[in-house]
Amino acid sequence: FIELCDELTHQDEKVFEDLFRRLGLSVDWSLLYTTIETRSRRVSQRAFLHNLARGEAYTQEAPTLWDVDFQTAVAQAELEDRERPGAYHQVAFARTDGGGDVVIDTTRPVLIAACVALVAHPDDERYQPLFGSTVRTPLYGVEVPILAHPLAQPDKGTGIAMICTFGDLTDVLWWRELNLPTRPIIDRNGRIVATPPTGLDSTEGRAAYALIAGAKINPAQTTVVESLRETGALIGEPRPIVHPVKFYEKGDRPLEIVTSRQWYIRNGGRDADLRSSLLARGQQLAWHPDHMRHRYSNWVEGLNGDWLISRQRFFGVPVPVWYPLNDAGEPDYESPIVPNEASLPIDPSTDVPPGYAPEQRDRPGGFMGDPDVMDTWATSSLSPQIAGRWGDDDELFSRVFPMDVRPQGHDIIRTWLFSTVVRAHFEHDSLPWTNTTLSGWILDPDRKKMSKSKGNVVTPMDLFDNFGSDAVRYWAACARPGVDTAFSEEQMKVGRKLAMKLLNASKFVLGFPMPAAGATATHAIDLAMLGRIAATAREATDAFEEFDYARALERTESAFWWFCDDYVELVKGRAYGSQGDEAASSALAAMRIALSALQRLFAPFMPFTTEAVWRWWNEGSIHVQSWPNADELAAFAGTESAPTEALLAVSSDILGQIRRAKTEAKTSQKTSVALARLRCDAQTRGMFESVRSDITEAGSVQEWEIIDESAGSAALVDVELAPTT
RNA sequence: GGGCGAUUAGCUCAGUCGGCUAGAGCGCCACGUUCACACCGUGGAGGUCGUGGGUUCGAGCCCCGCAUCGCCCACCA
Repeated sequence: FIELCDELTHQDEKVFEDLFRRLGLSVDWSLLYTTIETRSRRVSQRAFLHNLARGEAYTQEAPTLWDVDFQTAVAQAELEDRERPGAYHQVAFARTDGGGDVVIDTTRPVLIAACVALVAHPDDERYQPLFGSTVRTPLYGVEVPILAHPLAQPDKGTGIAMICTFGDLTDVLWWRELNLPTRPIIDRNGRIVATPPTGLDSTEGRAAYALIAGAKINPAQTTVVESLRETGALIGEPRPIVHPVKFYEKGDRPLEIVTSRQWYIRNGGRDADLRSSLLARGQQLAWHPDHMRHRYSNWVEGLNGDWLISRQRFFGVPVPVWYPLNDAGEPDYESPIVPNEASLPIDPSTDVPPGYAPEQRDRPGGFMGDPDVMDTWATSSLSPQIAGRWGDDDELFSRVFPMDVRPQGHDIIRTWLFSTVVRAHFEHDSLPWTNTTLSGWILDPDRKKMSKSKGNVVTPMDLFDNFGSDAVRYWAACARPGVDTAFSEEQMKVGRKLAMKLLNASKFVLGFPMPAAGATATHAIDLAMLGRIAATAREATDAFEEFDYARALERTESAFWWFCDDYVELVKGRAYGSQGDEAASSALAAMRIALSALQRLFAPFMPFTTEAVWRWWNEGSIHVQSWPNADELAAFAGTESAPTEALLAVSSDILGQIRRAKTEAKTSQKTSVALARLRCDAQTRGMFESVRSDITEAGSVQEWEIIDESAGSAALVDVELAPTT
């Protein structure tokens, strides 16, 4: 079975790797690790043994949430609530002093046989006189005390509840705090146990119990309700309700609570000091987006027990201990035998502990292996240690740990993120990483969470086939960190158009003759354009520093479309040589400098398109080039000043007015302008003169007439179109 | 019940330090085949920024309340 699991895992790994490669993730595949490989098992077991040696891991026999189908204990972090139909049943318990009945409300009358006490709030005057007295359970006749506990809610049901071992986590808490006996009646298969619990001794009681012994829970409940009705203990009829019930997140039936021996790692659920240390770790961590830190605090503050790491499954990293067996063949759980670290990883079901012989397995005076495996998070919580080769290459580990960033979904803050913090806190007295980024979910177009059961999932490979990897990446990159995003083919089409535009724009710019060696941008408008690209590079860099990739993309995209639609349209006549070689040279140099920066700014988002266009005119991959920055564009120092932006504004304003006139005249943009009459102030005129020849060409203006206006006046252009032929 | 987030154009979303005459893309309308690109271009219509108060010379933004939606946590009598 384990071999088949391994095989399937490798097949799945291949599928994922193909997917990630197709997506263009810049992963160093030589550093691949899997959580079930030898090295990971070694790290997992070593960390566990360290936890054990320091007292951070311990084993305990205790009531545990149990999935009767998966046949395993589950941890608090794996729970989810589901709304389920149920019914309140009012049931009478007879007072032993003959003073009448005490009526409780319960949704699970099947558990009356497991009842060990009734409980009400200490301030509840209705029940105060009864505290310390006893009642008999209906059907079974077991005498149980009436006790007081502040967690009992006077306004819930009749205000007095029955405590069963165990119906819910509150029962466990009451049982522990009130020192109550145990009367378990549900076994690990979800059936009523065959023999009645201790204390259920009367002949009538045993007869009543025999009716449900061995039955599944739901039929047993039906039987109990019938019996209650016959004996008159059921008051009125059950009142249907819908209430939340705890499920294992992968399970199909409600969780039960059974007593079993399990391994735990301390996580602050039972220790206020540890809890505040772990809360402090959450405060030290840089969260992106920041508000996600509240989910961490919320979770840590709400923990009600330590982290249950053992699972009763066949496939997983084994708990690496054995237990000595006494002469009666009983294990001593308090003195586990641990392996030498050098021998890790081990499997206690086949490996023999130091000092023992194989024949001594499961024999009195010999040993037994721990039968459990560790939960997947117990290994995944060590991913920085595994990736950093902790214990195998400590020099490497010291250089990469703590790591810079953990990216993950916000739904696994309570599992992956938190458990990783716990392990690093214990092992290294440190955070595992400096930053964490939380991505949102992809929702279907109707904003519902995608899930296999709803059948609304899409597979990435189909998207890559239909839209191209860069287009899919574009859509994904538009989703801001931590924000859920609806699946959108429209957005992928936009990404595809952008990639196409980058191909075309690159082809166009590179199709011009090479500027002469040493040529650079000299014209004011060219320098102004480069100033804007430099500003864009700075904005994108700042955004990336804050992990806001969506903003970096948005700024770059916006600058790129402006570059294509406004700047290139404005200067392309000059670039073709209409104003002489020197004027052309400035435009050609500027366009190439801008194109280089823009291609690199887009590289993280559209790795395939940018790699293609980069190699048209460069050696080597774009993905190992330096990031465009202010230093690189320092050759154009001073071009980011306000007059630069003003110049760009004036030029697009004047050209825009000419274009609008042509649009309003419902004529082609290439229609000549016989006379353009520009009214503007002196400052605007000055700027206009520096771009006049470009605007003249771009707007096909035959003649200008400049009319001076007072300072501060908006520029106005009257356009007289030449007759079309 | 506790916490967090969202609410801006028909849709999806930006809006950074309180200066906004509120933007983008898609969609829609009109025009245009222009020598990189019709997977294109030019222009246009479309918003009392969820709501009620407050602070301020000035509020989409800050403060208080409310509503709606979503998520996290608690909630099985």
